[in-house]
Amino acid sequence: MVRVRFAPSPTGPLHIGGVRTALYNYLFARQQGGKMILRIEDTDQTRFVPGAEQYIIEALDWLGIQFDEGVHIGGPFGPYRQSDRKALYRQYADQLLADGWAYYAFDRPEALEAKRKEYEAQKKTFQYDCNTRSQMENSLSLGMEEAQRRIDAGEPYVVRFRFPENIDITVHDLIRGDVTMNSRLLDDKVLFKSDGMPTYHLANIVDDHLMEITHVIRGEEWLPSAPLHVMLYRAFGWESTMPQFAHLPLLLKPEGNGKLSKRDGDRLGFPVFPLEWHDPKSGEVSSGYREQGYLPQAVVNMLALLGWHPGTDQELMSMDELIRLFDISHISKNGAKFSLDKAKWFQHEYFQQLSDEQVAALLEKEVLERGITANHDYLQRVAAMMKERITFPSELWDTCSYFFVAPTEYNEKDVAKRWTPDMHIHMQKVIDILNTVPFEHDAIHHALLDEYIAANSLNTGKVMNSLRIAVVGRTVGPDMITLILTIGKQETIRRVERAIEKLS
RNA sequence: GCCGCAUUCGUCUAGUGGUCCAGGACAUCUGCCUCUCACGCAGAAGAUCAUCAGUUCGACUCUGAUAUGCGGUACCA
Repeated sequence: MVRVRFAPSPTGPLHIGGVRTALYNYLFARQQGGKMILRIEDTDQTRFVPGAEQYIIEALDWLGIQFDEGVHIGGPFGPYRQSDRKALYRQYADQLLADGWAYYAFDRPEALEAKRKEYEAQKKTFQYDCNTRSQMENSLSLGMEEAQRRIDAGEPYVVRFRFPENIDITVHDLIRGDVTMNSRLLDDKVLFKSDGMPTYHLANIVDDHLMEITHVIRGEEWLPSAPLHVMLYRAFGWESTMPQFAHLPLLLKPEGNGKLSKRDGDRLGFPVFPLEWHDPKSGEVSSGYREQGYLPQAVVNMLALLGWHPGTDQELMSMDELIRLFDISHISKNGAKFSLDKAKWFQHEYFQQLSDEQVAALLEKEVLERGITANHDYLQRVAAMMKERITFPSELWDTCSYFFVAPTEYNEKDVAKRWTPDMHIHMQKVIDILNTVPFEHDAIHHALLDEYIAANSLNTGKVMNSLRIAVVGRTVGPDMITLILTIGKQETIRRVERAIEKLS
């Protein structure tokens, strides 16, 4: 039985790269008929941000990434929040201590900092490892007796992993193959902090084991510490049930190089967070995909394809299709640059899949916000006609406003180009035609285009666009006759009269 | 600095030794449609497969160096 987890730490809003990690875990779990677990890794109380956990849950829910077990829904392997599991980790640290896989260290943070400075001055980097631990204050250099004495005296300490001296550790990665590192170059990571909390490394391995996780799908930033994790499974004697690893490539910023950051989003005009986020400390607001009007299906589809492909030319895929087609071996190895253009294309595609009723409902919201009422049939007619030229709900009012309010001003450039001095004569003729011929497409078209414009050798573009300026305010929009038919005879005449008055 | 990962059109990518003088998508450009703007449709342009060396009858595909980018190097995750 496949069991995967998404294990964010609640230090702020979930980054779009984190969302992709969650998505890949979800797709894999669903496809394999396995379970998807949400575990909150809040072992660092200093970085805890109120509201972040709720944000993560809400964001993934909005995108349709569902969990089978987790901090918000419970499950047989709970609790799912590491701070609620605090009491559990100590015994595992003790086991490692007892088996000689770990040791106590008493070095104060200031002392370590000083040591790092000292090395830095010599252009070297200090590493707490097999070469330096004998010079530090720990139970290996001091002896167990002295260490115990200090502990009994209440001196703060941490527990560090004791890396063996010169062994090659190979991590098998589902995406990259075998990655080998030598233990001599790895440092003795802190497993248990002086505040009584485990670090990520310990808590992660213990929880993944206890929760019977079979596959760890996480960001590439974890690859360097994967050998430590493999060693921990070995030290605990859990190697036979160790999960398989897949380290995902990073999401990069659209221009230049480097990891996608919040700053890039603000600068280039796209969100890096799924939902809008209000920072509780600074009060700063960061935009979200949802608030900008992106459809969750579009975000999911776009994210899925950023670093993965189905092996065919198909690009538009629903969540169900993604689940069916997902394959870890088709995840690419290199980082992917986020593209706003591609995101917009997906959004446009999914917006077109919305029904006329759905678009009408969105349009009604915009209309009501401006204190205008419109009946449902009319809204739906406009929605059906205008949908194809819209990508975001926020464009709705801008592109459809003239269906609800007469233009208050006329685009200067368009007027200069189309509204010739004699135009009031032709516009008056339009009014006459509307007043005399049946109010239907073919009749108006025939009377205006054939019997008047063509018969009098008038410039079709000038007359029709002037009419458009009168009705819309500028030379954009759908078929002119259809537009008149939609807006209505009286309203059209009123607008043309006003334009004659104002422009002639 | 050290360790690790990566490197195919502007971007996302296909490609698992001959079928590739490299395919698709987005973006760009052109044409069609047309009263306009979009949409749509059709087409074009765009990659010495980072560089160098090797293995091989043959390399984008395998190996090694170099370069570049990224990640890690915390009592953060």
